[in-house]
Amino acid sequence: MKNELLSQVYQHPLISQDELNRIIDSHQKINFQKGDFILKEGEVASNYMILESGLIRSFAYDYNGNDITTDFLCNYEVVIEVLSLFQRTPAQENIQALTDCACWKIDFDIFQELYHSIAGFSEWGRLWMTGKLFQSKQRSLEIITTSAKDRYEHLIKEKPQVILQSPLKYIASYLGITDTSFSRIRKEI
Amino acid sequence: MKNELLSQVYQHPLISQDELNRIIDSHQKINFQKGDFILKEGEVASNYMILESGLIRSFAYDYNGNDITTDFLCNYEVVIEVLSLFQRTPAQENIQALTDCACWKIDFDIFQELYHSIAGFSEWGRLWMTGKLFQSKQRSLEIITTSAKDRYEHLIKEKPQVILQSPLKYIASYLGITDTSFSRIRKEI
DNA sequence: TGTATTTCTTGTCTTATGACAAGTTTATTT
DNA sequence: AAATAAACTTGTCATAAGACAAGAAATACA
Repeated sequence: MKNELLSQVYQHPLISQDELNRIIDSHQKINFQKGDFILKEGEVASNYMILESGLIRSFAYDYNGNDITTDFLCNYEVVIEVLSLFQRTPAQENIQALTDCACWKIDFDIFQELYHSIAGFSEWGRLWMTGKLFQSKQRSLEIITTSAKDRYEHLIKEKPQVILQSPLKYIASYLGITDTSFSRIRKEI
Repeated sequence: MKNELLSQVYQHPLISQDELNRIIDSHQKINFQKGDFILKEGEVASNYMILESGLIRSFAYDYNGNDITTDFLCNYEVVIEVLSLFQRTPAQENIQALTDCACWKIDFDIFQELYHSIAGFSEWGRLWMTGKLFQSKQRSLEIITTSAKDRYEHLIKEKPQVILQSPLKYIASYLGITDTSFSRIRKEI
């Protein structure tokens, strides 16, 4: 399972089988229980993880102290607070398990060594960041140009697990509306 | 000027003076006139640039074909369509000069060579992407949690040049509102 | 198993923003 | 400088979403 999962995640034409094995060997199993905090605002991240199973959310607080869900993560996704990990600064976001989760963890210093010794791995990393940046910009565009209802329908298609496994209030804040409005939108559909 | 500008942009503890010089030498001067397209949707980006002077915007089209400004770039910022450049795919965004602009360009293949031969440069690149990703997430959060009026006031503080040099309709779409609503918000202030 | 707490829904009223249309001002072009 | 086009403002009315409050349902807990 570990090999299969991580081989898929780290697939890249410039990474040889040998290098891939080194990368995979650097990951360790770690589990979380529903509700566990994987990273808390203010802590400095010292690793990232590949999510094998379960659902995770990241969230931040707005000016009024409201908890706003910034992302949902599921199968095969990378669980990471990029800013904290790469800048070695206190995290601005919280990361929390919404269900029991199984993950594969890699520590920052080991990652760094691989990143600088395997050209394909740093290419992989850059491509991953590229994808994340694109997603994030798409999200801004979506918030600006579509209604909350449309965004909800889009989320249902993109990540149906979220609808099944997350408390509705977290989905509402992710969509950028109150749970009251969200309840009404759900009634319409 | 070239040295001063690029030294500042590529500042990083792991980049030696020698390496910095190699990086700087790889940039060439390029100018644009007001209105010029620097990159058009569908083209594959083959370089990126550091902006010395002038104002640039990037924009995309929404489902209804409306032109939505996704970003404003000014002094010392990196002008790039990350997805197209690193994934070698057709650009999803347009990049356009809003004023006459002076830039320093670097081609992708030269960048690649530096990226893989100078450890500090790939660190620099990762940090730059990290910052961009953070900015983008902050923007989503801002759109979700604050009013158009607050976002406008924030933009005035962050990038006052934009208010002075960009047509208002581009600012309106960046803020996520119609130019009609934007006009009313401006009247209030 | 019952109690407390959290989550979710519903009602009423308010507010920010949009849609559309008409006008005004400002740029471009020749 | 006239003609045209583009950018911006203003008016009226419609709508999506918020604020607040009360109640219902689900979940946790003791």
